[in-house]
Amino acid sequence: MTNSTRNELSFEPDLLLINAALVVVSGKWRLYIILILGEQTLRYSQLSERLPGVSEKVLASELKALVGLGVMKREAFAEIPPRVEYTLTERGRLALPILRQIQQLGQIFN
Amino acid sequence: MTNSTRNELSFEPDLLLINAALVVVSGKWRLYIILILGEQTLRYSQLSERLPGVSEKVLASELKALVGLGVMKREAFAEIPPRVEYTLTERGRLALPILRQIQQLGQIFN
DNA sequence: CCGTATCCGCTGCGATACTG
DNA sequence: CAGTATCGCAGCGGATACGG
Repeated sequence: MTNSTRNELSFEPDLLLINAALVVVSGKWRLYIILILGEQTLRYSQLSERLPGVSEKVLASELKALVGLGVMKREAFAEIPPRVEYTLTERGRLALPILRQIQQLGQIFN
Repeated sequence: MTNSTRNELSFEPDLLLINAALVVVSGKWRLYIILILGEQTLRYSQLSERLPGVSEKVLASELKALVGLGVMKREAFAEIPPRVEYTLTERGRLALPILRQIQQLGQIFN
């Protein structure tokens, strides 16, 4: 776009962007939870099964946070027994390719 | 590649890879520090200038951690006054494109 | 100039038990 | 089934002062 006065190969990374991204990814389980969900729709219990090692409290609070961040959406059905389904939002699906690349990062530093 | 027996769109993310990646990126400043350095070689004081808000202790310990992780390397020159330079390793440069994409992630969730 | 030494508050993460 | 409630601790990140 505008031909800036920037001199050479140095570009200033935007701290705000970085922090916004880190919020989505950070924490021991957040990224893992998103990748497990992927393009599927899963119930709470299904997520729980596929996330061994994540305690109930942590899973519940992480899911709530991710919903709040607009990564995934939560649908509750007023049935007996109760059913709650989680699905990535459009933003979440948009982010998926990048999130999968973060795994590749792990391969570089294994 | 090999036609696997996997049924549909679900693939299992590798938790170990994810954690290896998160170590490089996590923390309030680690990713920012790497992106600031980029392809340049910078002295400690130059890094410090470009990282307003990062305390000396945190910067020093983060740099040490990043060197330990193999992201960047540290060269100390026995001069007066002392000079220390930081440069990304090959792994670090390899990781750069992905790290920059993480910023893009921030744009999705701004 | 380039760090280390101390001290310390906050919150991320976990175990366990309980509820609509 | 799908979560809260409660308790607890370890470690990150920060302020400040000092050292080779």
